[in-house]
Amino acid sequence: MNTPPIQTLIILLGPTGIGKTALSEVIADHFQTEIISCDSRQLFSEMSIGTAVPDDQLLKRIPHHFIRSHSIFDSYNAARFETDVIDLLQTLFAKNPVILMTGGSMLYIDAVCKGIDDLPDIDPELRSTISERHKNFGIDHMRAELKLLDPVYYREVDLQNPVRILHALEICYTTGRTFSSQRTKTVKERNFRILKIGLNRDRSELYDRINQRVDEMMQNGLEQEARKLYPFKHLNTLNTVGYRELFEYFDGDCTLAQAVEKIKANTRKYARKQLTWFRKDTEINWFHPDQEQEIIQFISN
RNA sequence: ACGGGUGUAGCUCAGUCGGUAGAGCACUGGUCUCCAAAACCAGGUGUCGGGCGUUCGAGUCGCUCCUCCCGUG
Repeated sequence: MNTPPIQTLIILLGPTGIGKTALSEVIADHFQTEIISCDSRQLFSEMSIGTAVPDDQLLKRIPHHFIRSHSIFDSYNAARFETDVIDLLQTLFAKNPVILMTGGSMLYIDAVCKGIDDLPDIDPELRSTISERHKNFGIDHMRAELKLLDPVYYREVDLQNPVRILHALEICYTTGRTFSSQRTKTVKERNFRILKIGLNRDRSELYDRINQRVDEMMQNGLEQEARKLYPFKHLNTLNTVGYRELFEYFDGDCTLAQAVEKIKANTRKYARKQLTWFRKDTEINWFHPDQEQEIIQFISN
């Protein structure tokens, strides 16, 4: 068996529902390695059905990392993921020169590959204070505040997008410095090789798989899982496809059937968004999920 | 069979006095260095059921055929 010359992180990526999990099992078996999940929602132990976590048999047979490892009451973000994965990789590479990371969280993948600027976590109290101000005084007020505190970023940012404006303000208030001065966008050098494998297939086929998987999630008890989380629906982590639509149903804003249709539509939309992001990444080597042998051969060369 | 209604974008529907059709969702594309399965931006994709007629001009008016629905038989 050929193995790549140096320590290699294989990244298996693609839109939701494309077939990453099945292929990750094949690749992990072939290289006798472990799997790092790169999924910003499979992290949370309370959200298993709606995030299509691999089944227990697979999780038992092949060690997986960052699956059900955190609670929805913990705060987590891409920067933490970068730190955690880079730390873990040092341990894993000591045992095996090839490690597989699989998932579709675009920002998290980039954080691992290129690094992310070192910015502080935001204190929840400050976050809610700023969010309240936005609610009470409106977006124009927040824009004016940003223009005053960080005129450079004010000129760059999408002024239509409250989330961007509010986050910049959070950083300004937390650090006492402008957000723009801390946004260096420096690409970090990694001491291992990165091999990106992208999966894609016909759009209609992908949509069929997505629709079918949502039906399966419902059969597997997604409604009950969401019902348990309903009391915490205000948490940002639960502003997630598959859960927020069911919360609308619990609120009486739509029927169950309508909620399921919305989950399907929003999942398709998410898949498109992922493809838009991945499309511009020239490092990705694209394959059809059925090309198992070709992919393994490609990795081995 | 007769009477009434209906037919416009993939779906649900709007369309004034006759002036070559528009909204939501779907769909498609894009932005994005940290709450990212989030947030934001852009794009109308059409044999107006078919045909004939009136008119300078018909989604709109008339006739006719067809579809589906309701009622009566």
